Amino acid sequence: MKLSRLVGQRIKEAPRDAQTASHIFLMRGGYVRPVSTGIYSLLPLGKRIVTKIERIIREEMNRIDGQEVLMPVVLPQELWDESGRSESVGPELLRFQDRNGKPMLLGMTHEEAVVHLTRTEVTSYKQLPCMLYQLQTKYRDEARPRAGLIRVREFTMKDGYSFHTSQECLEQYYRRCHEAYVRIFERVGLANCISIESDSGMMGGAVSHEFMAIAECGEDTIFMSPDGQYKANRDVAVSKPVYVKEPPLPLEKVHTPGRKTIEEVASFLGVEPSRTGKAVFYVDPQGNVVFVMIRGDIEVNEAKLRKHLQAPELKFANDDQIRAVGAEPGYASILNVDASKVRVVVDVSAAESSNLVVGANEPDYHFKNFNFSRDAKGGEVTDIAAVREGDPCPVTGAPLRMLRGIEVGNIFQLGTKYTVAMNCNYLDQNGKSQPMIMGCYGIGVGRTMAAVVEQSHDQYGPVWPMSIAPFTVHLCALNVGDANVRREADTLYQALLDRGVEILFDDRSEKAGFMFNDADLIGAPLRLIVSPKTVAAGQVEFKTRDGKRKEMVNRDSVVEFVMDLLRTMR
RNA sequence: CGGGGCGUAGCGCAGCCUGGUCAGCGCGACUGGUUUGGGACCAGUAGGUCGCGAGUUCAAAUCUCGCCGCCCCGACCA
Repeated sequence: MKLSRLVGQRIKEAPRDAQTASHIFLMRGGYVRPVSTGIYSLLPLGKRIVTKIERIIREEMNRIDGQEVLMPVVLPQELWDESGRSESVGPELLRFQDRNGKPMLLGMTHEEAVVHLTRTEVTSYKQLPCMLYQLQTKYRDEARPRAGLIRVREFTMKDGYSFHTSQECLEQYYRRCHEAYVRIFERVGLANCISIESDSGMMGGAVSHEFMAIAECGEDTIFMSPDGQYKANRDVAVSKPVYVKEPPLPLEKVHTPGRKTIEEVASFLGVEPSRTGKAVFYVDPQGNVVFVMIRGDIEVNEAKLRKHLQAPELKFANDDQIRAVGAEPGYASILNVDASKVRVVVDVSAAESSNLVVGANEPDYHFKNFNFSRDAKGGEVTDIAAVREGDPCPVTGAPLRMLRGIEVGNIFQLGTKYTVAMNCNYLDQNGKSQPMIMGCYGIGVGRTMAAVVEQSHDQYGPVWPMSIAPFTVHLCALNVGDANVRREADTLYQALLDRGVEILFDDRSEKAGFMFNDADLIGAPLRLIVSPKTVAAGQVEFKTRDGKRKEMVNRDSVVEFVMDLLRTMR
């Protein structure tokens, strides 16, 4: 490919709305262009990268017996009525009608479609297990697309679905798929990608993992012990805090005029916030108030609370709703609150700590020496604490580190949620009909490309790994007006093309600096430079994009030199 | 959906407060010439319903109202 022919302008200045490295460089390098919020076109450079990522994914999926299929983007809503998801999924599902008024939707994931396929094609235990996957466009009407390709509305996803006759078989396959994912992310060059356990429990003991590319701009927060033994998404992370345990002292009412916040009360009484208990009030979608108590210095993790309550959405209660359950805003506690009248959820931190300062449920008064087991009238004790950086790891006790990550893939043991709802059954050895047991496995392709840039770039542009680079060799001809340079560069270009090398030849009559900057934005791992100086010396200059190597190579051996490198740098 | 910011040439911006030589600058593109090792120089050219719509006014990019789009933070996210 000659750079003079390549469609996709490199631009000198970053678009104003691009903030993250991947967004800036994918725009500046001419890899992608926005069409609408969260909707992008891929230019030739971007498409080449995506194609390479997809090839790696295909190889690894095929290696674990996956079979590639292609299901429609446009699906009839009736299929989603069967699974119940047209009810349960909100506005992120884009719905519309066809010309006959038939309700249709754009697939955001393809469980229904794959079950539709499998329930007729696969009917016997002899055909199981099997795994189908596709690389297909997904559409999600995201509330807030952001950071270029990190969070978009339309995107290509590899989604795979496995079907099994037993939980054991699913788990075994799940482990194989996990290994395949590790290989995929290694091969695409994500140096720092970890799998973390996510959300187990809500869906009846279902297990799932998220693959997180560590990056500052990531949307997910991960807690990890220094040795990596423990790692978890913030939504499910737990820590092992130390609770102050001492003999219970008698309750003592104290005057705390105008002191409403934990900071005010703690400093007024001269105690640490960790020796207080605070009350937080939520309202569930049915309008029920939930009375939450947690140690004063710890925040409530709303995701954990929602899961515990099985409530899809929670809002903070207002003062009237708080008073209605017998508490006084600013001075609230579960002391004297009847847990049979209002739902009381107590975090372990508050239940296990001794002699806490808590509200008196009347203005301007608190109590000292609250002890849950002695003073509370019931309440569900569970872990709803938000983990903080530095909290002790639940496994090792070492201070937890907080990291940000981009979720590039996830795998999930779905079970029979869809197969039961949609009658996806097989006949077992006894001729009995059984629902298939299902797993699903996703990878965001464009997001993976963006994550690689986040992890592999310098101030000038992306440093693509050999495995997914749009071109492996970038040839610059400095001063192509010079007939010798022109001839030598043309010859070298043709020789490498003939060897099947993916080479980009900058044949433009530009200044050196201009060409080098474009080359940096394109990020090919290997660079060759032909100039009047190198021609005179009978050599070609060689550099790697990562700056680790730079040397002069004899003109006659440069083709073999490059071929050797391409073989070893795979 | 809540909070904040922004819409002027392909990109980055100035002009708006104080209405009137106000359709401008830099980059990019095109033509010609000089250049050629880290985003060169000279001369010239093309490119804009100043986001859209109402209103105020002799006069609106500029003031008022409404709408739309985009970005950031939060909420939400199979």
